[in-house]
Amino acid sequence: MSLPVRTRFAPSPTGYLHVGGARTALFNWLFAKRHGGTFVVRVEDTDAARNTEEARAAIFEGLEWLGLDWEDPEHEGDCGPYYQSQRTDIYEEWFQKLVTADRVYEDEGAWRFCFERKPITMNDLVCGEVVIDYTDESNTPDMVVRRSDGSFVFHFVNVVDDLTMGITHVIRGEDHLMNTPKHLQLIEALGATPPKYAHVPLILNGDGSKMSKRDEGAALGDYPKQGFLSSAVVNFLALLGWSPKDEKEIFSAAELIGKFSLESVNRAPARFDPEKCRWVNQQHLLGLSPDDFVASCASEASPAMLLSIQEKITLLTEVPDAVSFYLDPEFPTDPLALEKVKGNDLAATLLSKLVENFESLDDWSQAKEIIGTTAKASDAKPGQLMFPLRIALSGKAGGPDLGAILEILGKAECVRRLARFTALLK
RNA sequence: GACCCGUUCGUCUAAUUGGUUAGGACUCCGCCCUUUCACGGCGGCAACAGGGGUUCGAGUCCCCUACGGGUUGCCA
Repeated sequence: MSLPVRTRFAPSPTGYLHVGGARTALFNWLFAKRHGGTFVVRVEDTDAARNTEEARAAIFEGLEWLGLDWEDPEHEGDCGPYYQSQRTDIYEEWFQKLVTADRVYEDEGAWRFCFERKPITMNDLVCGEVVIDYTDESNTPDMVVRRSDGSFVFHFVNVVDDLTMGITHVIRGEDHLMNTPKHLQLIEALGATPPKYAHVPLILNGDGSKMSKRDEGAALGDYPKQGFLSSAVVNFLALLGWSPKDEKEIFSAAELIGKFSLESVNRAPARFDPEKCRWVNQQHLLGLSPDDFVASCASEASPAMLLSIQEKITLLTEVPDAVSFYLDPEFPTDPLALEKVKGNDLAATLLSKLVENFESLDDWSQAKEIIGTTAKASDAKPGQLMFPLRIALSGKAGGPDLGAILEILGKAECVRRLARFTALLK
């Protein structure tokens, strides 16, 4: 029988979590969960120069925000340490195996691993069978596995870690495809069984260029700041380079786990589309329960106010602006919208009649009906009154449903705002 | 340069073992619903990189070219 699935994400601390790395982590997590396995995170911090506390924190904060869970000392893992900088004893021990097997030799103080000169075949779960020929030494010189200062290089520690941590599936970026035969050779020399490999395509900018730190959408830490829901980002990232192969597009993490498979991962790199990412976010916002939506807004505004804008916003960052007119008695009026109403005599008369009708209204729940009857009494369409009324009450051309605004503001405040607006019209 | 991977609407993508009017989604544009704003519904614009084969028949298989990406470190 096959071993319990263990996948891993092995970032190096660079100060931020790249969206491509986040997606790689997500695929590893989805695959592990799909097969009832475990997702391991280990930090490749052998390059001491950029290994800072904040750099490490950025990784874990990002993964946590996405809602992933992983194995480490705090999460019942016993394959630690999970930092390469703390595993030198292990590396030393495994390095001796290469020495014993006579597969390394000294070269100017460093140690090189000598490749077997033969074609190496890999069966990638995404790319299929790929053969790299190691016969020609000039293309594939023996690689350094231990530097002259005694430290070990990436290829060696990466392989030893995967082996000792019991990793069964290595899912990583396509930039590692050409590293795989090197790793396979190392594993063979160590007398171990290699994990299965899956190389997923990279994420590019909208124009096809490589995504770097400053590009839009590159840093995962920016998403919460920009008002994205983590569930939406998970959903969007999963759809970048992978397809559930049906018409549905909006998924919860649990649904993704149920559908994920490496066979459906694409080979071609995907381009990042901020527009669609926002649409996915809007869909997730729409799908939130009232309580969850209110909680996500993290706003001073009342639940009724917030709920009135749930289907009007795309990003959470729009919330303060969308509800500000409720809270600010002296809210600003959009000049453009005001201009549209200003030259309109009909609007002015309708509004003044509406004020009278509002004032004599005992049952405020009838307010919305009154709009229609007021307009009709003057032979006008209700729409001709509703737009000016919207400007009068909110200062904006768009916003929540008028009925909701009327109800939330209440009679006195509506009448007051109407009077204020009439003054503005002059 | 060498080696590797890739190429379907502008973007994300679907297309049972070769037989489709090449499907869906985002964006944009119409229409409908709505006495307002949205949501929603319906419809439209828009793609098999190019060229050769194989085949009765190719987006699907093979080759070449072009373009894109990756790798070629005592970085990870």
